[in-house]
Amino acid sequence: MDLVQIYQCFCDRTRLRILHLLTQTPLCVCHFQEILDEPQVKISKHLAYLRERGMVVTAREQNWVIYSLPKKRDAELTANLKCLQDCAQSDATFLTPGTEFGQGFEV
Amino acid sequence: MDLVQIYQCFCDRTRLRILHLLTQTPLCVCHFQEILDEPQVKISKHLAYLRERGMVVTAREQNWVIYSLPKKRDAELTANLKCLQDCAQSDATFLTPGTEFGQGFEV
DNA sequence: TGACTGTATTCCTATACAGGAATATAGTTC
DNA sequence: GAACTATATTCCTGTATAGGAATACAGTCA
Repeated sequence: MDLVQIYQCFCDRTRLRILHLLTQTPLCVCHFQEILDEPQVKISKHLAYLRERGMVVTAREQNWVIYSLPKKRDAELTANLKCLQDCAQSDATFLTPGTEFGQGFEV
Repeated sequence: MDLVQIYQCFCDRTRLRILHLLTQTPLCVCHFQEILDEPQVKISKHLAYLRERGMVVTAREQNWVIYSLPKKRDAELTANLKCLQDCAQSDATFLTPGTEFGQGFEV
């Protein structure tokens, strides 16, 4: 994965919010829908975008598909996810009012 | 400047190379052309893109227009430029063969 | 097997760029 | 002010992708 591709994944608000959530816990599609308050298509398509580029991995768990960050990440992705977390403190993008998101999945 | 916009500026290879150079020294358009070996239009348009978004500032110096990073940067931009610099060590995007870029401008 | 839940995909439209060719503009020098 | 250098802009075309509506697909459970 090269740097430009990382930034291409980061450059959409919905994807950025998805990735930020994933730095905290794995989640299934319906949880993203609830937390981000966005329609299913939108979430699913952005997840597909990220999956195709190796930014997230999936695991089927009964009816649900659990998305998580890959366990093995190269240095560049690690560094940028860290930077994203630092920035997320202060950026309005990551305000998800009324949700202190529930329990995540253990994967 | 919000985070998404920073990543939008970062998500093109040419812009990323431009920004990386600027973390080292201010430069005029013709120097970008030489170092990056790209046509004038291309450089000029990406610089305009960055300028419109406040990622770079300009100063006229005789015939030349000198581009540099803004002196005052908010925390998010600072963090991401730092991360970019760290990553640049290992990413092929930043190999500029045959150029150990010459003297920069003092601004 | 049929109904149901959760997720993915297809089809469509609109928009944002990327990049090149040609041209315009600004400052300098003679 | 005419030629020159450095840079910006306009016009064009092609491509990527965002987002929604509708539909398809996969797994579960009665």
